[in-house]
Amino acid sequence: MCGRYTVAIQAQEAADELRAVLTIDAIEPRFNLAPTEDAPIAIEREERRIGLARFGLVPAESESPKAAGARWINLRAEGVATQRAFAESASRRRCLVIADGFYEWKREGTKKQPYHFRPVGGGLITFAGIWDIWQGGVGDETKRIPSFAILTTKPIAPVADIHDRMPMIVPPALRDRWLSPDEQDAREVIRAIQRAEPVALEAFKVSTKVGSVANDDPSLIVPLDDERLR
DNA sequence: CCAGACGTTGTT
DNA sequence: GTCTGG
DNA sequence: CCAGACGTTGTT
DNA sequence: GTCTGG
Repeated sequence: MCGRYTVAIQAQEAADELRAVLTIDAIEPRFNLAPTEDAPIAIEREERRIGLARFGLVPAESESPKAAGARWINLRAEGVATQRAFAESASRRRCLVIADGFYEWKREGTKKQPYHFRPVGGGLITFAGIWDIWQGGVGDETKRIPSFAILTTKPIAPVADIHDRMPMIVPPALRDRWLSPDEQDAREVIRAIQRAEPVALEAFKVSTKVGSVANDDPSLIVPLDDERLR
């Protein structure tokens, strides 16, 4: 599963790599991005844009963002396209979640050991996501809250040693297809991603400080030892 | 996702 | 033990 | 026809 | 938004 991740890349770098237009000035470097916080995503409408949305899907028909809470931070890629509450988003509102790594916790008895995963060689990775806009309030109090969920899938090495789910990573070659509004059958693209050569990852054991969302600095991704999972 | 807060009753 | 907040 | 439910994840 | 129940 994926409830915490990192994104510390230049906005312009992301825009160039994704061939997207920026609607934000910068991407704030984050080393412990958590549910309910705003995060950069790329979507495609008339043009491809990078903007901010809340991590944790708030379906449009939700009573409130508070009611949705952090319930839908992740959705199983296997079923999302056919579940009635999410099918519409999966078909027409897919997004790329911009990141450079993610955390998973390994349960060792009563202890929980966090690991940081990142692409070998570093750089940008994109998670498959779906998004929606929740609107509420009346008159001048009206609010418009974009939000997203990260799709999850069965883990590949080295995640499989640590946890039994992982975020679905869209390889660079399939990003266009994932975002394309013309591709309305989400199942097809998901299958294509799962057939594709996976993005190679490496991982290191990191400090349990990452557990607390109050901590958010580069020390969180510093390896605790030399052991490098691949 | 994890961490941390929450938690009663009656009475004045 | 469960809910809430980030 | 309308109203109301639906929908996650993980873990044991 | 879509499906199900009545």
